[in-house]
Amino acid sequence: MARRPSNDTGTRPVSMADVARAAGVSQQTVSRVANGLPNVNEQTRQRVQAAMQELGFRPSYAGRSLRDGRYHSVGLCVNDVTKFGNLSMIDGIASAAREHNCAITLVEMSKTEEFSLAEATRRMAALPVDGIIIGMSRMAPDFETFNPLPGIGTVIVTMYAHPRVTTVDSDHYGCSLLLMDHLFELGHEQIRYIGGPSFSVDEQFRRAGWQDALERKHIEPAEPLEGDWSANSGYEAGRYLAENDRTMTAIYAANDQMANGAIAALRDSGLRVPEDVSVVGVDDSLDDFVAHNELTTVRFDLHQRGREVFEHAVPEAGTAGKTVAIRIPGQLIVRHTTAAHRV
Amino acid sequence: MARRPSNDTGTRPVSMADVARAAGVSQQTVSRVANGLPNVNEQTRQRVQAAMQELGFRPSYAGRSLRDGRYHSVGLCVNDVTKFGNLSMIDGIASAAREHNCAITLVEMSKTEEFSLAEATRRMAALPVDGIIIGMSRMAPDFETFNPLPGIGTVIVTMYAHPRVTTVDSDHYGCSLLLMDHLFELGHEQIRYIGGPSFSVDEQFRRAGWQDALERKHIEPAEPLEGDWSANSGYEAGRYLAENDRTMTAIYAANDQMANGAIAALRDSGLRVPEDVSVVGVDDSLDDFVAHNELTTVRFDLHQRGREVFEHAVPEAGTAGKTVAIRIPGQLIVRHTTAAHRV
DNA sequence: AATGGGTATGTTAACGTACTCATAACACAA
DNA sequence: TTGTGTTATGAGTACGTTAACATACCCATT
Repeated sequence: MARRPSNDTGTRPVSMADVARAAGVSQQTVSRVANGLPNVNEQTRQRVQAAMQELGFRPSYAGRSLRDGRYHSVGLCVNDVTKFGNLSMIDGIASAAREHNCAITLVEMSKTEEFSLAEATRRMAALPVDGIIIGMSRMAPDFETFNPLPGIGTVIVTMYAHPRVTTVDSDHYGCSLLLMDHLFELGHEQIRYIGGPSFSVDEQFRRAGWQDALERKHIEPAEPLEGDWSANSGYEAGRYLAENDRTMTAIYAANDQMANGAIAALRDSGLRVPEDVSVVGVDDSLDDFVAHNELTTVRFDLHQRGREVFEHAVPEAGTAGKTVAIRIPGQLIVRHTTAAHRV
Repeated sequence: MARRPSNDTGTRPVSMADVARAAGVSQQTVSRVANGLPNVNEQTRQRVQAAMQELGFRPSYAGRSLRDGRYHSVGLCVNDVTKFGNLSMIDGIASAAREHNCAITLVEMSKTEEFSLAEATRRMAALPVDGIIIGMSRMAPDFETFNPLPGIGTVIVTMYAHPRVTTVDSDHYGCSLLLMDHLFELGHEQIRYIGGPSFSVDEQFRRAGWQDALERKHIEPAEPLEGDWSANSGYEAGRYLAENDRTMTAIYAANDQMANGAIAALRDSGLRVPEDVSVVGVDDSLDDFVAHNELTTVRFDLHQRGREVFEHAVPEAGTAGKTVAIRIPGQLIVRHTTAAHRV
């Protein structure tokens, strides 16, 4: 590891001491000017600022952090930046972080392999972070046994509750109930389910909500189908259902992309949406990609989730954290892919 | 700013000195154990590791950085995390950063207002970063006059070249030439353009490519239309063209989302794609959202761009940077929304 | 027994910052 | 003149780490 030269001839960054020497004041006075403290003679201040400008002074983050014991950054660990769930998490947290004048230190773990919470924590803890946020979009192998590092706020974004760690997530179970109630009110009972990959935590809870809603009404759930969140997988599932299930009157696809694919498949099979089959999705993510988006869906307040996550990871002094499990409800958006079941 | 208590009764983080005291060794030995250096007696090593475990030691990033003069993180400044261009930038850079065992320090500036490069640089420079990357998706007011901070690598992701800063981007001009050549080969000449918002740098270059390609063939470009990148804006533009331009045989939409909207509009207007009108887009972004994506488009290698960006922002020792302007070519993906123009 | 070379460990210094305290200069009232 | 308070500035210190150097010990070879 190359070391910077410690004399003035090299390319070592400019420190307050360098500025002080140039301006003929003490290092402490430079500190005062840099931080805009009041008790500095106007003339001195200008001389120091000129020296800063001249030398290209930039305050050392390391020195400041070492002194203050704070980093003004929150660590975020995800497996794949581009997945809708993770992306919206980053967006929400970025917005909350900005409100607190805080940066985000982002680490992307393996896109494909699962990772342990212990490993993620260890890795994040070596970075300049005041709190740690881990996106657990698939079940970690050590979730049950995991112990958060003492002395640093830790939040896991997931639907599973944990006895020793605060977890926050959109309510991926409740969204199913919202949609199912909507379909029940329209008279539907034979409601098929197209889910995401079964290792996905979101999938597990959305599916559980679908199943519980049916069972609560004493309807036997038909076999759920498994997609991969993509429109193509939704298309295939929709095609299969159109050709094999004459009793189905509605489809619940676990995200909008698959719902969009399913709608295309139904129409290709000669079925009308919503007249013959109603379709619902989750996420409200189609607007940018599809003209005249008509899909009934659930929208989550991702910014609120970001705020909750952030504020539990970096608690204000005094708000020191009891372990909680926060579920942020979604909002039903009724558009035109659902209609009353005609008896 | 609350200060940590410096005695052992408080909640000050555990330092190497604390571990050393507990294990009855010097602090330097703890450092050796923490860094896995060889010259430590096995028995001592175990005693130290036990003490670390016991006390919950986590190495101080600030102390280490102050000592090393490196942060092992690269700063990334964007205006809106969720925009396709920025998202793909984050993804590409995250992947390159991981290869270098490096984190990303992400700062989101205002989503809507423009920001100056000087402001972005000042803000990033106060963070733990070994290099600065700024996504300039719209022209910064101080682009011409901007001077990068000496002593820290700076890269701007944009198509504009700069005399004092390395800029890297996907070739948003060249992609237009690829698409136009493809359409020319199919016999199209009346090629209308649906662009993004005119403040967008990507838009400016994609549009310039379209215009230059036509003028090179001595074809007078018809008035370009302006959308907002969304499928709905593409739909509106497509509808307008279908109703008002009988001579048009092809549409170049500046991204896939608008292209998708335009196709829907053409079909709603009774025109067939590609038999009556060919349509092309850019980005290859539809796959997840649309089943049976048939759009002819250009795909960019975003990971390569990420690598280029990263490696110019954090140059290896010795590769010290001359200012360059790197344009990474896209790849034409021919699907089924383009066909030969029937005379 | 003396020398030399390896191994394990300790000591010192430096990185840049900002808090605390001390000091100096000055104004003003008693 | 002396005392009191205000303002500007400097000196000293601690934050946690690691490179460089120093020491102490053991074992093998002269």
